[in-house]
Amino acid sequence: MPELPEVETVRAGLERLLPDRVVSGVVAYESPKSFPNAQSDVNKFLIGASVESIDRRGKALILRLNSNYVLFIHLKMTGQLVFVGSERFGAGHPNGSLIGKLPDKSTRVSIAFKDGSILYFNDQRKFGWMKLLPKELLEKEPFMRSIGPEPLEDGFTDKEFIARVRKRKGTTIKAAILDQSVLAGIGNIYADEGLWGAQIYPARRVYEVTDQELKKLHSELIYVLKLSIEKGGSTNRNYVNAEGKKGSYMDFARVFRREKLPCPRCGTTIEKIRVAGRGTHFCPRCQKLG
DNA sequence: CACTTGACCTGTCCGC
DNA sequence: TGCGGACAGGTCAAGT
Repeated sequence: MPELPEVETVRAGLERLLPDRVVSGVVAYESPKSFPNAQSDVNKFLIGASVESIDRRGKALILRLNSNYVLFIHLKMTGQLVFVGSERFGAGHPNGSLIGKLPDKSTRVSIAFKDGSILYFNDQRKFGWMKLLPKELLEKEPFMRSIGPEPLEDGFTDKEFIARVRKRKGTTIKAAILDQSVLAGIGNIYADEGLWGAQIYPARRVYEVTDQELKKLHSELIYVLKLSIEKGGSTNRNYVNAEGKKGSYMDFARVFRREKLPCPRCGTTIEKIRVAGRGTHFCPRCQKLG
């Protein structure tokens, strides 16, 4: 589900909610798939610990604990991290209305805190995972070794964007920007939205796209990522943030899931095709082949 | 090597 | 209403 803006929204929510709460118990309903650690490590390094800070890298989250361990989390397609405040604070507490509704059949892990609040890791499709790692091993994780630069970081220039995309010269422009080693955090929604903004047909080969077009694509991607963070991300199906709330970017989407509707730029009917193995939305008039 | 496809899962939607 | 098939925000491994 979540791409960079959704994961960033979850990160910001957890950063408000988690610090200073001490873990009192952990239940893994789907181990080892969703949470591979042995119970003995959970007891030693997670129970009794608290979260000091939360970072995001691409679509992954890093919860830094005061035990020299980190909780490394990838939500993949349908993962959610939902915080539910303690019932002793009543329904006014964050997600108080969910008390009694979780865990449910999609709950893979629940992490309880001493104050009675609980963080649920729900994941319908079980592709996502969380794992406890000693902090010095984090950078050795295959995901961390291969992930490209953060598109919203200040030093990431047009020049670097173009150079990195051009390394994938034989593939389609959509496949290139979906490649997490080219840049971090773009997924199917923002790939389609950015390509519409830059007026590039998604199935064009990278070698057919000009530097001028790539420069435009870079700025359009930054625009949609920032806009979406402002809107709390996209809820296409089941994404919710740490407070259980949906994002509203889909109300602003120009092509994604808008097949058969008019292009907001030229009025032509938006089409849906398959590119890079993914459903791909585009305007056949303003996203030209070259 | 570069690139594409299938697998991992559950749930929903669409056509018959 | 039931059933089969395609598809869904991502990433790997295996295939060409």
